[in-house]
Amino acid sequence: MTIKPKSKPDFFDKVYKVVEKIPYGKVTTYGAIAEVCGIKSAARTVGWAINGAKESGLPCHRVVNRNGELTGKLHFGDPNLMEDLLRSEGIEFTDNGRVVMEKFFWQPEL
DNA sequence: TGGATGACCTACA
DNA sequence: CTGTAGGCCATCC
Repeated sequence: MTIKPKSKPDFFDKVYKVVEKIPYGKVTTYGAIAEVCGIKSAARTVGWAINGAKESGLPCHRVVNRNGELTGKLHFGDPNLMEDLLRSEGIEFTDNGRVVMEKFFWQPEL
């Protein structure tokens, strides 16, 4: 554990809540989460927060980057897990290996 | 207080 | 498409 979000889960708390609200078969982006949290430019910090969220049992596999790419797939332990989970939820991928944001993008809200 | 890290974003060549 | 560069923010030491 290189992180201990136990002292001030200030920012984390919001991220956890948003990620937890992601509906089945939908995906959101780091920037969108950061934006809802009130800090649109803290997309990086969101990813960092989710880094700890993955061990919290959150559907972090529904979080992708602005391009719809599964940037954090490598952090799931298995690179195929993330894509597999999304496909299992009915999410489609393009030839570029990206999620079809146009249809599966979900706008997070508190 | 400041440097280092991080699953990002945007812009440009 | 790839690489480089800057920025933006939270947390840790």
